[in-house]
Amino acid sequence: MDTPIDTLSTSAPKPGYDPLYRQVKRRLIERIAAGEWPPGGGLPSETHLAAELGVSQGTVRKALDELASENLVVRRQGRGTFVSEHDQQRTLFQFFKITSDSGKRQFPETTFATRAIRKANSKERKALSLEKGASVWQVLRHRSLEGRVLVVERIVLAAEMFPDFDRHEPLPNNVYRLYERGYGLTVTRAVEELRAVACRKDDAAALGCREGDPVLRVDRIGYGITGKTIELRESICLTDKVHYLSDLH
Amino acid sequence: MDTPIDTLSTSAPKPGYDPLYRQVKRRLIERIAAGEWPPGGGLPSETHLAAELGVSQGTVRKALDELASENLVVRRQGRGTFVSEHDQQRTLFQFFKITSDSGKRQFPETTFATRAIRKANSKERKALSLEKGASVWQVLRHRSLEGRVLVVERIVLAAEMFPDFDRHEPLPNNVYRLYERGYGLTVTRAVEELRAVACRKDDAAALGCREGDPVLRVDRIGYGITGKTIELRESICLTDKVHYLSDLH
DNA sequence: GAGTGGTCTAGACCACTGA
DNA sequence: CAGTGGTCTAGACCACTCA
Repeated sequence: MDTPIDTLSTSAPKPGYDPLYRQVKRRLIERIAAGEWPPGGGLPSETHLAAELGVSQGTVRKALDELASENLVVRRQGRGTFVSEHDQQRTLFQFFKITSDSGKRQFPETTFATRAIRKANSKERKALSLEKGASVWQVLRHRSLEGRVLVVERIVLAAEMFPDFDRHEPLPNNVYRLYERGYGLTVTRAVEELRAVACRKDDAAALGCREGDPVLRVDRIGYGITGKTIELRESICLTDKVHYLSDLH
Repeated sequence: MDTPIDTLSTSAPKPGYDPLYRQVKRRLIERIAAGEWPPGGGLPSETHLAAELGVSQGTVRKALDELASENLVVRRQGRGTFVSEHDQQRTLFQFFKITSDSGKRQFPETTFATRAIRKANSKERKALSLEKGASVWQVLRHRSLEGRVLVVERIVLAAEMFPDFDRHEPLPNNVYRLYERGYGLTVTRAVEELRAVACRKDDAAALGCREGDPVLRVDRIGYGITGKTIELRESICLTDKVHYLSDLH
């Protein structure tokens, strides 16, 4: 024991066969992804879905419970079941891990933003499944709290998925809501890689620190409901007054 | 909309009253915490628990399902329900977020370790709920992969919770299993704060880098099943070949 | 008060494990 | 084969929301 081993990730949905409630769940995901019920919109009640799909209410319930546990829907007693949307709460708690050292959690404001279109490099093409020669939008943002630039953020989006992306002016603070409302694309899951790196000269100017100072670099890949990659994001963050909060449970 | 707001954490177990299955769940947690079923040990079957507690099997099931979703128990079809233990899998995937840039996930080996007892400082006393003058164990470890020191780790434990902690020699690689087997203390949840900082001189020597180089500092607080703080841990990690992986879902 | 999700129950059957 | 958890059903009642 205690000998190092390599192991592969284990988050398998388990069974070798296919229970009814999972089929129901998949069909519901398809219909949500197809836009049958838009973000924030209400699904039919458990009773109605059960009748429509020809299964018992308990089976629909189990499917909906799983969707709720994956944050794809929100259930509200007495009101109904709704497709999750990127409101402030969700964006702040699910997708923004930077926290003030005092423990206060705030949504930063955008104090600078530019957008440009350019050819994707090979790394981006691979991550976004793009053909050679495809274009991407590149967004550069400064996000600030209490008048101080906290994060320099570079976002990369496939141009073909986001036509006329520069039409939206100004860029809203909550871009995930823009993806959702403007393009029907919901980021439901993200994976982040964190590294401590030396600050680059241009970022240092933005952050008000010196070149070479240690900064936290966060590389995020955002995935949609179908598992498709929607967004690449690199955040450079000065962690002298804030930190990245990670809950292991 | 889109105006910054402060908000407090929202992970409340919800209802204003107290459903039966939550009472069952709490009683089961108490019994697990009391050691009635040791880590790795099997709980009675759903049927038996239902009879013993005077509730239906479905209610016991719901309680056990919640415990399983919180990783307090593991359910195995055809075998039974077991109290979670810190086997390699769990320690690696739930509590070790450092990943090789190639994506491979390995358990590092301990290449250096010291233990000492000393007075707790005020910060430690506060975090561990200790009286003035209380003692703590301080563990210093180097953890390596492929012959290279990856992490310098400083662990702080309340001496009163870990009597004769220096008795265990050598210090096992998986210390959470030691807490569990030797002291009946299971770390079930941890919260980590991440910052990019300049490497200190002594850590630089251990990591084979230069003083001032950017390193990732991870401050962890480990909690037991009852919510009590068990461990404080500071990890200093050079992230040129590895990164910290965070899954947002 | 009608409609929603949340709880609790009871029972049947299925899939998996290990002796 | 007996015993375990996993699925599926049906029905009763509770708590909550909103018109």
